[in-house]
Amino acid sequence: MDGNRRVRETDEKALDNLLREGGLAAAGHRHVEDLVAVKLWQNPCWLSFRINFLALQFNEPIYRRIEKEHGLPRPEFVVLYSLGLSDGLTASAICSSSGFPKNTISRAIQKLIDKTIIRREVDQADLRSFVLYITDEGRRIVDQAMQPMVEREKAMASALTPAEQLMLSELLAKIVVDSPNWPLITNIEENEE
Amino acid sequence: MDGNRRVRETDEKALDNLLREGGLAAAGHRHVEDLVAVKLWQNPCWLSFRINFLALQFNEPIYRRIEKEHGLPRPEFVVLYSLGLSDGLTASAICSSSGFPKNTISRAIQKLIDKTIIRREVDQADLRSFVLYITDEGRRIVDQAMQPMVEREKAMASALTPAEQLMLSELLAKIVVDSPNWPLITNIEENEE
DNA sequence: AGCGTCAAGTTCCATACGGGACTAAATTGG
DNA sequence: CCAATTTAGTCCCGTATGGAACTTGACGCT
Repeated sequence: MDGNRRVRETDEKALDNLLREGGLAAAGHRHVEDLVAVKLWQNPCWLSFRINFLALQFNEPIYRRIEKEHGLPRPEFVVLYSLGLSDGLTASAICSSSGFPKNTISRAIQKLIDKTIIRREVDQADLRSFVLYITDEGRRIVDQAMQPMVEREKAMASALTPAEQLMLSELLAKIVVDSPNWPLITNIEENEE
Repeated sequence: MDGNRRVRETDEKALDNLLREGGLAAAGHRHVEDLVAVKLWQNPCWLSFRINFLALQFNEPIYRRIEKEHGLPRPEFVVLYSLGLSDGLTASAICSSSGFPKNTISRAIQKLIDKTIIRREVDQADLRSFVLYITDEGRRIVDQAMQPMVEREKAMASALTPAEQLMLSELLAKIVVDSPNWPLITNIEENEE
């Protein structure tokens, strides 16, 4: 639009603008809600907004449905989902890969055991911890609950060509893999004492 | 690893595998937690996992910090952030762009008004709704609270080259723009009555 | 104009959530 | 080999959250 305004700016600023306006040219003519448009194209936090927005749009209806259909609230489903991918996990593994606090996961596990969707054995190697296994019942449920998720994924990805999807997959994976290196957030204004 | 297994599979399956393993070759040698690795590379929902994971990793520490430093819990900050980007919004606009339910946003608005961080006027065009404005105080706060967010964004993006960042920005934007077209989630197993 | 429907916000309320203290087992190390 | 520290998981409890019902104003229709 007003490319001139940018000429004098530093390279860094120019890059920032490029980034935040990424996709504007390609997608700008299609209609999005006003505020969404602002948050997309005039937002210093282009990346986190896009990611958060997509996470939200994706999750909300899916978890609502899983809750309705299978009576599993999100934390419980997260546990089941994790075990579905890799049976024989421990609670803390699920915590750290899912980001839920351990008491929430603990509760979810209890509920799932009550419903005989998962099963638990003390880890003989470490008597503090339990190893969790999915039951047949549980397997049936994940497999079924997974379908709409996969479909929704496909729908979400369908805005892109297969080549673009592959690109996206790689870019996101790179960031995920790098995430342990992100600087810790220091609570600066911590008034000590 | 075992590329042979894939030869007989349908094209679609092959694509799925490519997608979910996107970035494995490039990033696979670096260390990630076991379960994260599984969720990355052996997950039918590669896209939603990656997005959710990143959203979580990004948000949790940032919102914790903003809460600590400025006493603003997430919904309040979301309101402020929205007004910071585009002053003179209405509550419902904030709802739909942020995904928070309207009562949560309503509460947040009240709190912010009490703290004189924002200000509210009845919309003369529609007496049901209010137009919200950020105060000078509020402006100061967003500007300050924004900094760590932007930094964290940069940290998150720094796993990619500028060219890759631009690519990512465009790809995500495309998906966001397309999101209104995603199929509605129908609660199939709704036992009527 | 008058009635039914719809949309913006607010209020009520049950509850899911997460911080923090706690128990018990493992690990470290002097 | 016995403290001291760390780690797995649970429990307690105050609070934020979000569904649902409600209020009030706008809008459509005959």
